[in-house]
Parts: sequence; structure tokens; C-alpha cells
Amino acid sequence: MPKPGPRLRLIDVAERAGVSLATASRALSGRDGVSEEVARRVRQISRELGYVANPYARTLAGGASSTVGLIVHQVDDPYFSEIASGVIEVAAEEGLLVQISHSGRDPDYELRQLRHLIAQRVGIILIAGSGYDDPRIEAEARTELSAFQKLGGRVAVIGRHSLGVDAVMPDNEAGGRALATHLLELGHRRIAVAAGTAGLTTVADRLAGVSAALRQRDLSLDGLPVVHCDFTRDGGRVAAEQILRDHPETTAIIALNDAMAIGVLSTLRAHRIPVPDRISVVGFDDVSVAADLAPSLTTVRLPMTDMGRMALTLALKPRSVRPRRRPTGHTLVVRDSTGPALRLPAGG
Amino acid sequence: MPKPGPRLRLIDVAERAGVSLATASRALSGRDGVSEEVARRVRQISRELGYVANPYARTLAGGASSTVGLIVHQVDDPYFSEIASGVIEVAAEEGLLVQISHSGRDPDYELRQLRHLIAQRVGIILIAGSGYDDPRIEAEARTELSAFQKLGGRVAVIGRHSLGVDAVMPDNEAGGRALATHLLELGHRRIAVAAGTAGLTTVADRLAGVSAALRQRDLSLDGLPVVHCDFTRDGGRVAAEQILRDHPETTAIIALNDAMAIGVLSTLRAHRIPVPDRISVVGFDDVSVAADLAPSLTTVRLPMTDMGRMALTLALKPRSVRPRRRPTGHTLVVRDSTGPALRLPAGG
DNA sequence: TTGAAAGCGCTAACAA
DNA sequence: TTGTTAGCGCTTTCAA
Repeated sequence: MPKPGPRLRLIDVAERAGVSLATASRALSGRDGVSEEVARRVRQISRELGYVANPYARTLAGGASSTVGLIVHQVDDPYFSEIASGVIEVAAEEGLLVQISHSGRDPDYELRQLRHLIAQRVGIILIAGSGYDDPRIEAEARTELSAFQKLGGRVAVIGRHSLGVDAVMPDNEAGGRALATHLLELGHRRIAVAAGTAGLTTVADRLAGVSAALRQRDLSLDGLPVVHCDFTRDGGRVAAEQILRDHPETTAIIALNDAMAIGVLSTLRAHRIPVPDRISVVGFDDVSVAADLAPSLTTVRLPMTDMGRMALTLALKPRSVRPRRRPTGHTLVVRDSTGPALRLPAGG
Repeated sequence: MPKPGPRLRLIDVAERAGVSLATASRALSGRDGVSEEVARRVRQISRELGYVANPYARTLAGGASSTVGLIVHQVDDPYFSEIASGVIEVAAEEGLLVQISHSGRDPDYELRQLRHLIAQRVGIILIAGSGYDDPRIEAEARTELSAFQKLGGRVAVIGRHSLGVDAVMPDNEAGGRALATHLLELGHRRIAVAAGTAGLTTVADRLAGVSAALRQRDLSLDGLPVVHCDFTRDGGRVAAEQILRDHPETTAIIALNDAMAIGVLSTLRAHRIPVPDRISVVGFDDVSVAADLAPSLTTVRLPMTDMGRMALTLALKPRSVRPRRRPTGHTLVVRDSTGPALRLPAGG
């Protein structure tokens, strides 16, 4: 394993500028206690020399930790890679480093990752994955995070977590409602849901939105088949198979994310079931390929890249007394995977 | 910006174990000069206490820098996010941190990112993007990297760079040949290429493979239309429009990556041109959605996740006298976007 | 407003 | 095999 070698140090900049180490440090970190004139000169020389502070020394000396730890379920899931992209953009603007770690949708592993990031002394932690309904997990995470925050660490999450920290709140409930309403307006009454893993708040909230829309129209929920599978493409395939088998009269399938919707479409294609003529399909998120599927996918757009930007932006602000919440908004994007409900023969 | 607070230190572990700081350090970093018995005890206690070394202190003190800098063009491009995923996996196994930075396919910006990573004192640098044909860029990067390596830094790249470092070599040329051969065997003679930005070695190599296949069959290359656009979905759309306009007799389009192929398919759909009946389309990479497009995409599979794993694995080995090269292999995946060439009326 | 000096927690000589 | 100690490059009191 390599060691970093000696390079340009702050003392070099200080000498060139004819000031002390302390003054140079103050000038570059923008603290006051330096005359504007000296500060400008130091910064000028620093720039000329191409000086970049050693983040290890800086952090060790008790300065700001300039690294942000980002926990995602899986970076090669487009939902998360788009969020990561937003985080990386802001980090680049702010001169921060982004460390990404995978949790693989395993709450216990995620907790370990969290502890590890804290032990690694990152300054900011961003949790991008869904929250969990499991009170034990949330409680343990909460304990870790509040200790971290007491020591000056900043935290922001994306999604509904009961962690008492700043949060970007995806419009899950409203989005679910929008999807269900769209299908109802098309005349669908035999709707099934391909849902992600039970226990994720994201799944629960989107589902709640769907239910609310049905209830609002006085439709019974008893008949709403909800199949819980992995929150992935493969989960979508499995869910679709099960729906076709157990509820052959279904005319519309709501997948609770686009990955699952892709799996659903793939299964319907394999069964040669025409979409949307026989069955309509909707997804959630609007990942960038959603528009390129055939048929192109009707879905709810969440501004993932912005959500990443927002999360880091929140974490960069000083901590407030009450946790901040930033709703994301959403847009129903109607494409070709939805159409009018098939009229079944009477009794159908 | 937050500061990390005081936490469990090595001295705490050492005291608990009744040994000196130095002994504890040696035991935990697996160096020799400690009796096996003592080492075991120290490790045991460290684990019980949940001790994690402060990476800032460790690096500052001249130890191994445990962070790896990964430069990608764009994380939310599936090609790169799959590579990143592989890197992150290995890093997690080795207890390393991964820092991702975007270069946005801008060679100058990429150079800046590189300098920044070096200045940040990462221990390992991984460059995942294509190399550039521009000698200036490569020369400057080479200079930076060799200085970095002299100081003990390790470097590995994915793709053909003339950087004199360990490299994972995607099977670009052979893959290009495989695609062209596949189309030729289907009877296509009017082939056009939707190529990425000129100046990328990846583009040049894939194109070289295509040319080689044509040459091998004694087909003239003069007539091969090659349209250079962005190496993205949008680039694919633009290229396809241009091909349709300038070469309406085309029966097959080779897109040099899947992103472009998606753009091509989208444009053909917009023009209501049936694929593959009227025009066949192939891509390159086999990103995970390739199988879910409609028609599903014939493409060349590169093992992206493994490539990420390989790159970090290479960088973890001690530097060798001659740079290592690891070919990736490739697989032609024939799906539904290719079919026999349309027989045109005589003279066509 | 500036400078001198004491650490931050660790690794790596050097001694024992 | 173990311990002692001098830094790594920075920030931050404390004095001037």
C-alpha cells in the first residue's frame, strides 16, 4: 500500500508570502483575524503555487473534515447513481471528497457501514436509501448518529427515516396517488401492485398513496393484490408472474419503482401479453431509460440528481434546532405503457 | 463544516492490552516484529472495543493511504456505475475508501481532477474513462502520474491510455470485429457507424475492429459512413438522424456503445422504422438494460463490474517493472435488434 | 493583526 | 521482541 510523499506544504506558501504559518492558515480558511490585504496576498500565492491543503493533516489538527460519506443501496442502480451524481457535483463545487459505500439493502450491513464511516471520521454523512420500518434498526442508527452529531458531524438523509435529522423527502405518497388516479381515470378497476421489500418506508409510502387514491373513489381495497418482492428488476419479474397466476383478470400493474416495472414489462413480453392493450404498467422514479423502453414507461418522475444536490446542501448548512425537511415534488409522466382499461365481458 | 471529535484511540487499545503504542500499531497493521501471541491479544481487544484507526492520523504519519480515487466520466452512466460497483466491492473487502470524481469527458477537467486527487494524497488512482488520442493530454497526465508513483502512489487504468501504468484492457477491437462480422453474416452490406467523440481511444479501437472485419471480407471501407457524436444517448439520436438523412439505404447501424444504441433505437422508433426488419442495430457494453429494451439489443458484453474489481486488484499489487495488462474478454450477445439484411431492389 | 508553539493520532526510525 | 520518541502538516490557543 502506497504512502503519500512530501509535497507543497502550507509553510512553503507562508514563507513565500512572508507571513507565519498561523496567518497563512487563517487566510486560506477564510477566518478573520487577518488583514484583508495580507489574506489576499496569501491566497494569490497559494493559487500561483497550486497549493492544496493536505486533508489528513487538516482534519487531524481539528479542522473541518472535508469528506462526505454517502451510503447507497447499490451504486449501479440508476436511482442511486443519479443521486450520487448530484452529490458529487455539489461536492466538487465545494471542494469536498465523496466516499461512497454500498449497503446492499441489508439493514444490519448498512448499520455497520454507518459505524465505519463515523469511525473513519468523515464530517458529513448522507444516507440515500429508504428508511426501515424496523424500530430496532432505526433506534440503533439514531444513537450512532446523535453521538456523531454531538461531535460536530452533519447528517442528511433522503427518504423517510425516523432519525431526527435533516431530510429530503421524496414525494412518495403523492406520487403513488398520482399513478393510481391516472389508472383509475383510464377506467382500470383490476389493479395489482408489484411492491418492493416490505419494511422499506419508501414502499410503504408509495403503497399508501395508491390506497388513498382507491379509497377516495370509494373502491374497496380488499381486492387490491399487493405482491412484495425484491425492489429490483428481478423482483418485478417474480411479482408479475405471481400476479398473472393468481389474478389473471388484472388490467393494470403498478410497480413501485422503475426497476420493478422493467421486470414486469419483461415478463409480460415473455408471455406475449400486449402492453398497454391488455395490461397497463406504471413505474416510479423515472430513471433515464424509462423513456427508452418499449413501450416507453408511464411513471412518476422524482428529481434524483437534485435530491442528491439538496441532501448535501442541507448537510452543509449549520444544524438547526428542528430537523429540516425538503419535499422534492414529483411529476406524472404519461407515456406509452398505459392505456384505457380493457372492457371485459360482463361479470369480468 | 464539522470537525471529528475525540474517539477511541490506539493508545486506549494499547493500554488495555498492556503494551506500548508501537507494539499495538504493529500488531494491528499486520507488520512483523511482534510475537504472534501479543498480536492476537491486541487484535482481540481492538475488536472488542470497536476500534477503527483514524485514517487521517495514519496517513499523515506516513502510513498507507487507504483511500482510492476513482475517476469516471459520469457515475450515472451505467457503464461507469457498474465499474464503480466493482471497485467499491473490492475496496470494502480491503477496508479501503473510494472517492469518486467526475471528469465529464473533458480531458482538461479530467487532468485537473487527477491533480486534485494527487494533491489530496490518495494512495491509489484508478482512471476508468477512455484514453485520449491527444498527445498533450496524455503527456501531462503521464508526468503527474509518474511523480505520483515515485512517491509510492499506485495507479491503474481501464482502457487504452499511453500512461505506462497497469491497465485493464477492454476487448474493444475484437468486440468491434465481432459485431461487424455478425452483421456481415446476416447479409448486411450497407452498414453505418454511430461513433462516439473522435479522440477517445475506446472509439478508435472499436471502430478499428469494425474496419478490420470489413477488410477481411474484401469490402471497401470508402463507403462506410462513420458519424462522430457525443458518446451518449443524445449523441446516438443525432447520429441516427444524420445517417437516415445522408445514407437512407443503410440496413444496419453499429453504435459504439449501448448508450448511443439506445439513442439510435429511439430515433428509429420516432421515424417508425421497424427494427430489425428494416434496419438492424447493435450496441457495445451490454449495460443491464440492454436486455430490456424493445427490441432487446444485440451487443458485445464487457464484464464491467469485474473490470472495476480487476483494476483495483491490479493497483493493490506492488508495482512491477513493466506495466501489467489484463484483457477483459468479451461476448457477443445476439438479441432481437438484429436480423437478416433487407433485400433491396436491384441497384440498391 | 500577527506569530510561536502545543498538539491532533498515528507510524517509523532508533534504542533497549 | 518490545518500547521511546520524533515527526507527518495542519489548526488553534496564547502571547505579543
